[in-house]
Amino acid sequence: MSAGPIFEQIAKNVRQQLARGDLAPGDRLPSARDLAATLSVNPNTVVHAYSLLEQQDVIEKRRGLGTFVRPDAPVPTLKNELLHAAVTTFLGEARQLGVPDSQALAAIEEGLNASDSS
Amino acid sequence: MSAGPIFEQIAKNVRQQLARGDLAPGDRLPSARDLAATLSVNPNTVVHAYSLLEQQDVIEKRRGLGTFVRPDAPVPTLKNELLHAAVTTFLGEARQLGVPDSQALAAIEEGLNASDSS
DNA sequence: GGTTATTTGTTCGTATGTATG
DNA sequence: GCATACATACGAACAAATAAC
Repeated sequence: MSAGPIFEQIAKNVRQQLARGDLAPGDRLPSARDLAATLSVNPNTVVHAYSLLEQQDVIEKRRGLGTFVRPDAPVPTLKNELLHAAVTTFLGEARQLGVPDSQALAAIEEGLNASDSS
Repeated sequence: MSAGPIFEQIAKNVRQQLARGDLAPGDRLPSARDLAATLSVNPNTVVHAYSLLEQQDVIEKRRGLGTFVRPDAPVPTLKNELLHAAVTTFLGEARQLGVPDSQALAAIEEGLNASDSS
């Protein structure tokens, strides 16, 4: 399948953790080496992902201390942005397939029931 | 954004055309040169995409004639498979964000209304 | 206070994959 | 099919900040 470069996936995962509250402004992220070991990738790939997030003003690096979520990170808007992006991607896919909106919605509901516990 | 390599995007687009009936088994695909000109990419990139589809038994190349959709291409199941994949991806994203199912569904409905003509 | 050792980020070079001509 | 340029991923060595002794 391949959902893009590894370093972008790592960066996205950090944003998702922020969005759902597993990570908060001021929190320290795992060191590049530790996270690389956990994910079984090269430390430099994690560094690349962190650099991308730093460039986007989401995190900041402190030499010798670690990497931290910036205190002014726009957490509240993150969840809505990411969810909206996911919706747009899905609807785009459905239309590329020529699937009517009603059928696309039905497919979502079916998918919910398929993995629901209620 | 970047949704992966160009040659994979081209291959995916062909599968989508098959799924929605714009392309049928036996149909001839545009020549690599023509499609490359249309997409403003290198002809070799299109050749690469076609080779990928040929390797996956979706199309076949006929020397001197062009590239054709294989007569035994599994068209009927393609649409459902691709739609199901899109649903799975979206629901996965929503859960990664910690978004409740009800809210995910609401976001889809909202997205539909936002770009609806009815 | 100074030295060492650990933890951390930083930078270099190399190999593979992608896109181009 | 080949040669070139760029992006990605990998590996090893480097420099800065910290804590312990």
